Amino acid sequence: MSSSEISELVRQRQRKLQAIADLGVELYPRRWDFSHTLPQILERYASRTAEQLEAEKVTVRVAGRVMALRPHGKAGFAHLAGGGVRLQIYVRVDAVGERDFQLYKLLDLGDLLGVEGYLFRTRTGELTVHAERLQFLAKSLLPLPEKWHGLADVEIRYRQRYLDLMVNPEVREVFERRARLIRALRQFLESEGYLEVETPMMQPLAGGAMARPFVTHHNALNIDLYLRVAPELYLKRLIVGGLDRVFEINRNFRNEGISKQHNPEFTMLEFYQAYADYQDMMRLTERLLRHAAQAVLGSQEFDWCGHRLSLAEFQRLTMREAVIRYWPPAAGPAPSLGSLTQASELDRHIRAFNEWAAKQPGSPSLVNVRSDAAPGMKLQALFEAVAEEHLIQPTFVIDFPLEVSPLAKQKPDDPNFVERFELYIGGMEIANAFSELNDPVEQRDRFEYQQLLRQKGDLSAHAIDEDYIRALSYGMPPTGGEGIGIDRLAMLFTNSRTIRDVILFPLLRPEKRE
RNA sequence: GGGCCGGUAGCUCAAUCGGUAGAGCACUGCCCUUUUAAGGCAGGGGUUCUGGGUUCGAGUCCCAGCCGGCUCACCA
Repeated sequence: MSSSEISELVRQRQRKLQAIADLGVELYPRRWDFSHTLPQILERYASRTAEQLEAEKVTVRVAGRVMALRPHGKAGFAHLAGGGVRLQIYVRVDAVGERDFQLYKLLDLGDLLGVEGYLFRTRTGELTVHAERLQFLAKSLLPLPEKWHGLADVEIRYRQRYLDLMVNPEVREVFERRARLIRALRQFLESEGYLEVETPMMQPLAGGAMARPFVTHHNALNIDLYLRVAPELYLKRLIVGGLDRVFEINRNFRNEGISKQHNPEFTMLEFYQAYADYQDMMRLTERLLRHAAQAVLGSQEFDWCGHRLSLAEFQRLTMREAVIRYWPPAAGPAPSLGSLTQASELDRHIRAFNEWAAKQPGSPSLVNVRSDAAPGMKLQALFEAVAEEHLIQPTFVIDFPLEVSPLAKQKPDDPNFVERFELYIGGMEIANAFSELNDPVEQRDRFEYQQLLRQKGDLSAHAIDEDYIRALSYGMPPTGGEGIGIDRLAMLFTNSRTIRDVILFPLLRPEKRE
């Protein structure tokens, strides 16, 4: 920053910083030996009466960021913020001395301050520290956003999350809840005998999901590596190795669009359980989510974006049933179960739906799928356009088409479908799970089919992973596996309408600076 | 990447049909020893996102660009 760019407000604060130095005060001291955090003060003393406090004369040392200043001649008040709460201090010249009172008068909103004094209640009853000593801790050279509208500009909120956290208290609560959620998931899985592991984020092949990867380069080995799109294939290698229950909570990276439900890097919980199938995983998921909701919210029910969601019941629908149930009557007669497996019938349904959707106000989702795509892909595309947004209460969508599920085991009675489910809550896909395919010969066929799609230009088609086939060839037990999108779950538990509100630093285009 | 909407003081927002850029908070000075959106008096602060254009005159109209939001495409 050149001096000509420094605003008058900053210059004023620099002058005050110099004035503080002129008082003989250290500007950036090393430490402050506090006796209580601000939340501890409130916890322990909020219930004390004025008389009790006067009798006890509790001496405390606290610290916080100055968020309000109300000087009154030779005395004054301030509010310190810290730990998500505020505590008032009262400073009077005859209690702190001339030098510390001069310091008080030089404070700006945003400065960091330590205070030693005793607790009392003001005339209006507010628990307050009667200061006997002030310790300047750091200067805020830049002015804070406004005190009661807070910071509303979403771009600044995401780019300068530190400001957002300072002035918008509910933001802190969101990330505290997110942390409680992850802790609850971890606790639950550990109590079920799962081992937490970490697998590569940089992979020579980007496998385990149908998604476009980021590419990076390792100089010493002179090889390109992919940032992982999923840990799946590594976790199942561990199942082969005899780690019968494993989980990982970590970042995935997908080089695709950004939306209210998508950030290029996002946190995924994946877990695998030997000797289990997708039905077991459904039951486990219900228990896991109820446990998490109880731990984070203290309830199975919560509000989310105008809906009252309940984890008491998890509906089960096949993908085809979901299409039929949510088919808009105005688009013509609903498809039949049988018609949703035949390419020509599917094309007819897609045309009918798109014609209907194009006439709707706004711009509703259209089914967008290549005309030469496999029937299973068309069914999935139709499902997403027709049904997804209606799946507000928890719903397991089961029986996915074979063609879109290269790593899942076929249903014994219908080889066109696999033992797979996705869990939808709030119209969002929250979880994806299946009975893991463990036949190495069949797995090779599936990979080869994906290779065909890739050659036809589908950049998200799955790559062939020879070592994974080798691992399966040593024998993998029947296994249930699942991935849960932590960010989306955090959205549900924090009543957030965009994924950016539950990611501290969501990806934005970099700021242009001269 | 497409469509729609937006960008004005540090922050939150106004500005009529194209006619002198405003308010609240924040800030500066003075007064004030229990206030809390403290109060009283007096002040300062603007490249209206950037660059072009139209016009006697542009925050306002036109074009291009930058950044963001919503949405579609893509995807979880």
